[in-house]
Amino acid sequence: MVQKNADAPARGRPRKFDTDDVLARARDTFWRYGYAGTSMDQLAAATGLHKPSLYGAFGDKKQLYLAALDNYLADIRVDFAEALAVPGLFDSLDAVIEMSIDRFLRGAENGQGCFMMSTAIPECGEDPEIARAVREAMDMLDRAMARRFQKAMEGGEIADAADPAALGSIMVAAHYDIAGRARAGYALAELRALGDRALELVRVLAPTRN
Amino acid sequence: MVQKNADAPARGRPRKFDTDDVLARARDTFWRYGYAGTSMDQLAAATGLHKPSLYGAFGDKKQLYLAALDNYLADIRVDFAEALAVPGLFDSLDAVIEMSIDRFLRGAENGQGCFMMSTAIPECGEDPEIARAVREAMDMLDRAMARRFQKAMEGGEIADAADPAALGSIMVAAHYDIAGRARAGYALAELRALGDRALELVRVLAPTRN
DNA sequence: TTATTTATGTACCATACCGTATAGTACATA
DNA sequence: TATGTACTATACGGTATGGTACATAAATAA
Repeated sequence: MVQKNADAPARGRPRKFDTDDVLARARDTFWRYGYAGTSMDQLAAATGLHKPSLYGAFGDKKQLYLAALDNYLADIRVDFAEALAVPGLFDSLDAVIEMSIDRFLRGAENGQGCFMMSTAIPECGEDPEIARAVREAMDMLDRAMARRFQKAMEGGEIADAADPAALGSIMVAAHYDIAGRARAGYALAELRALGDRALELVRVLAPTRN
Repeated sequence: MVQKNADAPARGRPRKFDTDDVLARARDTFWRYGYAGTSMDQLAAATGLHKPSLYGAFGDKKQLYLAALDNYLADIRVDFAEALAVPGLFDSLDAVIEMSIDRFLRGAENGQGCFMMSTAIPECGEDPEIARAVREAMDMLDRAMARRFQKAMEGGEIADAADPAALGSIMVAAHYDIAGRARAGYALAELRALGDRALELVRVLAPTRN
């Protein structure tokens, strides 16, 4: 993306802004208003840059959005990795739910819900590039979740015959369910109840399955 | 909304278009491009009406959208009611999944995914009226699903101690999961596999729970 | 110094947007 | 026939849109 080789001495006039910072602000703006609902003027105002700087740094609106999406996915990937690295399986799943809900409600009024669901999903109707990015992100979450159950199986935490992918799908489906409801304005307690319900399902199923 | 009292003899020149028909076409256009991504000119072209007629009949863009959302929700409510009316619990749940997937993939290229998720969810960030409509629709689905399990419990199909709401949440979460993936371009077989997985979960849980 | 490179601001362009005004027409009741 | 309503068709108004030209500023390279 943006060439930022630390060793390359930077030829011309240096940037006055930090790319990640700008990206984060742009992401929050898209988050709130959606992709089509966000104008470049809004983005310029939100980032503090002038439009030519935005265009110079990112190309056009869609490329800026894709960069913001990448930024979001990279962030959430880290969050998931951390939560899934928690030792006990159920502590780990609990951390996942907690992290998701926290992310979906972050900033109270601005940027509720899941960035991907709220801004990328609608665009999938007409933009195959965005659709592909969404599928990849979803696949990645599926795999990460299944791996966690696999690990728990290998570690003897759950029955040997358990199906890691099926168990993972409970968590993933709950994740998207909670994401949508967070956007629609459901209260924290309601979201948490949904998460607890999913955890309970896993708890009942994991050791007994076949 | 649109005054269409059948008993009122309709004073002036009658409408040449059918409101539901126009609404369905508008809905499909919103479905494909999203709310913010759809212009009134597109809607006029899609419905065959001229803009003044659209404004005259529906008010403005947002009211037209809300009418289209109502139209969609009414349709899907009927579909759910039919599927949930199928006698056997598991036949009924199977019908629900089948119906959802069919709806999400209907029209191949146009209008993939769930209309509400693809067009209303993004707007929830800034529009409390739409957010409320989404919450109501979600609540309704929750209740309808729980009622079906309740009925199965009372009919002796599943264990008496089962939690209808918890079982329902499996189906509902799977529904939203499938909705998002349909929009992102997952293949029919993949969606069906997710549905089957949810059904299997219910099958394992329903009779054994507590 | 001077040239080169890149970023920054201001102003701007062409187009698209939502919504409406206008002007005439068709169909109903009174 | 008179009147009220809703249609068709076109054009427009004011603004917002995505994107850019242009002059200037700040850094490095020669």
